[in-house]
Amino acid sequence: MLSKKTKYGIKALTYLARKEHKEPVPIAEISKSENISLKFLESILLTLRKNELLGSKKGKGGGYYLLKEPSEIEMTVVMRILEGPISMVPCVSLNFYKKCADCPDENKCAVHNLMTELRDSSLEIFRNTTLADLCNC
Amino acid sequence: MLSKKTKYGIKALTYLARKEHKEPVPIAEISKSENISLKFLESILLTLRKNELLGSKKGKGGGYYLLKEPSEIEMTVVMRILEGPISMVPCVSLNFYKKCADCPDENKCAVHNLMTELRDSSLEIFRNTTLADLCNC
DNA sequence: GTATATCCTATCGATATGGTAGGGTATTGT
DNA sequence: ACAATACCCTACCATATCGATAGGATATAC
Repeated sequence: MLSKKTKYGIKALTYLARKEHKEPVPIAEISKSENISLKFLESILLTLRKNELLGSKKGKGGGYYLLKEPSEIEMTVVMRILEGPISMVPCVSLNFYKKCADCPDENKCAVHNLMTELRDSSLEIFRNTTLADLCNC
Repeated sequence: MLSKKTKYGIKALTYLARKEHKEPVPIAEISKSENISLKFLESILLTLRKNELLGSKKGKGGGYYLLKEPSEIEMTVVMRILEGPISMVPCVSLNFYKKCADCPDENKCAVHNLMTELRDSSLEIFRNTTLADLCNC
């Protein structure tokens, strides 16, 4: 299951991407428009900022804004920040690899091989989809 | 993340599929061979039986066995029984559909469209992979 | 009837999730 | 200067799920 954190994060990012101008957008505006709990959204945007996807400006007229062009933001990056590993098992993960305790030989493991295939296809989708693509909906 | 339930379930199924003969295999044998907690595996095989993937025989010489040929068991079926929906959000699910409360228009929802694409690619993999394929590892 | 093995229910600790609360800090407009 | 704005951070909590365990009931082979 996709966490609401990721869901809301993507929605917020597309909201920002749809804005023409580059002026900061306050959290409350996104929260109202996308029906997201203000405080929860606050924490999500914070992690996006810490991972250098968003910039922020304090004080009156402040808010959040994208640091890159929407077409330059791959969904692989977004997913890894918000949702974690792309793959469904650690023994298949590229960025979060961890060996299975119970499995003697990965190459002969049915689960491992099935999940590798799945990861590859997911990865291809996320790599070929940018924030700009998601805005044309 | 893939649940251990699903992971163990797939491992157990491939174990059964690798057996030439069609005689019942006791839980304990699978449990030892695949390093799976006996009682946990017990509950997993039970749900696989209730969903008509496995047959069982009680008493001495009893155990579990496949009801179909490995080449006739699609991974879509296995995944839906053990892991639930293939898609990562209910609003995209074919078999477990549920509308999002917050989303006014699915067709204009970035998350919805991204996840639809993801579901389709996952589905294609699971549909084109049978238990027989997983045994050749 | 006894050993074997499935079947079923209940429980439990650990962890993650989604959300809330409250205040601190920095910046801005006036 | 100062109050308003809006980000920043920590802590907490209710709920749900997960992985696992325990104990016994039921059916079968011999």
